[in-house]
Amino acid sequence: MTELNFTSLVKQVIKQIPYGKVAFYGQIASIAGNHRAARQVVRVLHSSSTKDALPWHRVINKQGKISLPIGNGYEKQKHLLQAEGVEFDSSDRIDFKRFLWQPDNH
DNA sequence: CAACTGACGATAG
DNA sequence: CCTATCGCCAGTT
Repeated sequence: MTELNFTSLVKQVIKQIPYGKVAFYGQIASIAGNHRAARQVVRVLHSSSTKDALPWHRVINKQGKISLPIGNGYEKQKHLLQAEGVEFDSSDRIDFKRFLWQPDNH
């Protein structure tokens, strides 16, 4: 373990997302050290979301929307978030002012 | 080793 | 609001 490659770091970051909060790909990548590595975050979720028990449903894109295609996880993720108290507006977007995870801002 | 692939992001039109 | 395009980087093929 210990901090190693960027990928492992991303996993650690995702595990830190608190209940009822969400984070977007670029944010996670930035915290992990590479603000341009949003795509690696995608890969990490694909390869370790289930085996490492990551709260993958708390990861969305910067538009405050779920990136999964409808019919292939979209509704499932939405449901999981709503179960944590996260609300969606009429456009199915999450209000970052209320639900974005802000680690360096209480 | 080269090419391909992504649950992305920003910019331009 | 929408599509198109480029950039970025690691894991796969």
